[in-house]
Amino acid sequence: MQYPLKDPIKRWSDSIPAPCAACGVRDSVFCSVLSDQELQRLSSFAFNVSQDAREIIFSEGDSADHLFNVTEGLVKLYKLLPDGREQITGFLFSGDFLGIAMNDTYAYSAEAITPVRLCRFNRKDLEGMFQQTPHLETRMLNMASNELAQAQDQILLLGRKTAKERLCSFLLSLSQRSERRGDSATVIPIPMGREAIADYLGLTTETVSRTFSKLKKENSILVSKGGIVEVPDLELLATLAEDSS
Amino acid sequence: MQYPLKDPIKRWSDSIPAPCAACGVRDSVFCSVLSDQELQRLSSFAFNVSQDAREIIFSEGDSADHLFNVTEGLVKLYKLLPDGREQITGFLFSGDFLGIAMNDTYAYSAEAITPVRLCRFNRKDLEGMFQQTPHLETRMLNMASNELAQAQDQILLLGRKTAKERLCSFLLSLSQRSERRGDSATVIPIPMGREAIADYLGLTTETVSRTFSKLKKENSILVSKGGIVEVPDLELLATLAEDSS
DNA sequence: CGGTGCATTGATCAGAATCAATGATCGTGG
DNA sequence: CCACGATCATTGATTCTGATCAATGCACCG
Repeated sequence: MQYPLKDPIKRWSDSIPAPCAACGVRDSVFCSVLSDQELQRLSSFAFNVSQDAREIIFSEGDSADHLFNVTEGLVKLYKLLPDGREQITGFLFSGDFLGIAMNDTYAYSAEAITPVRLCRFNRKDLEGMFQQTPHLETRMLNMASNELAQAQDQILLLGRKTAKERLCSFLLSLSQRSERRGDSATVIPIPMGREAIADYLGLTTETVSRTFSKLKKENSILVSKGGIVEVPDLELLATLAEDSS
Repeated sequence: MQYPLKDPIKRWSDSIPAPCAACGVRDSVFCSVLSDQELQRLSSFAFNVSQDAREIIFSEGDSADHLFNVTEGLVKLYKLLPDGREQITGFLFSGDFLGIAMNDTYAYSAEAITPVRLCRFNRKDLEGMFQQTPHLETRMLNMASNELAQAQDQILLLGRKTAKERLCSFLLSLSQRSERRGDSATVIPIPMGREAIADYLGLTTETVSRTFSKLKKENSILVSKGGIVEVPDLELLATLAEDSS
């Protein structure tokens, strides 16, 4: 569950101008469509900020003034009910964009699970850039489409899947993300704790833990130190994710 | 549960050119941003189609060649698991737009619950129109944002709410929709059956029915002939939707 | 008038939640 | 470097909500 920043000593103070050209995630889905010149314009209103684990980035209902790109660390997006029940609607890893689904106010809260670094954009500035850079808006629409498709998968999961199917679906999606980033599809680090997984899958920590144990016992997964899961048979996992017979 | 087309005799054959100017839903969220001239261009590749109840409009995985505007009737969007479990991800009423969340293929299936009329657009044509009409793309992004926020509400509902809270949330959203359309917020027609409600709320028909009965017994709602629900106290309903003590 | 499809209600079951205790891991400070 | 405390994960016992199985009721339609 350790996930220190690569440079843990020099904690960036708030709001340092962001040198897009030197950014580690400049090839992220969001920035990759921009030319060098456009990237330069972007950096004129982009600022790096960093936050410690458990710090809140923004809360549901706040005026939606900023959009972000996660450059390092892990973020959870979540909604709360009055009595404290929590539902995590998504996890953001480095390279992920934060701020698609919002109108005047944020529709959900965002909190750093690990220490994070963010590239923060002023919303008005970014929207202003759409005028000269319509393909940026096209990209945003594209991203929104993908988010929506993902949200619908999650709706299916929460509405109709069993605990086992949910956990397998979750592991599968982590595996696919890992693969997309060029890492192993079968050796998957799990950077969030059991409670976060439970709040994401609509379960309790106990059920998540028990389900992990079941999967271990039947050799569908192997769990090694540091919360790293190994999946010997991805096909099997995919089956279990839809049909946990 | 009756919901006949206003003109049930003359069933439109497939693909009749759509006269946008005379369209009953030209003020829908989708078309309302267009000038008369732009609307005319839109009609050049818009076709009216109609479908009977239970007819499938498209299936998950189909090549996403068309987008639609629902001009009359009720549509369900849903996803299936291999063993037949169904999760409805949304209902579309007349004026609603169909086709936001898609890439190359549809991410979900769409089926007519009642007889429907649709205005069908070729996707390539519509995307082509974005070039000359960037504010149409802005509108699409806006709609996608709203859809995403709605999807997240549904994720909270499915992940963390009780049966009673789910049903109250559902009635509340129907009430708000009714109000937005200029109809009564307290007298709500329920155009879909118990099974569809169950598949939308991640429950079974029996649980939906029982929960309706409970709400009736405690006088939170009144149900009259034709499946019309009356809500004497919207505030109370809103409370029950988040905190079914 | 009878049949078909949908809604309601009842009895029982099962999966996950809750309550409770123990165990493992990590960071801290002596 | 080890011991302690804190946090997090695991496991067990029991409860409870909603699912399942089953029967009856109701409304609309031919």
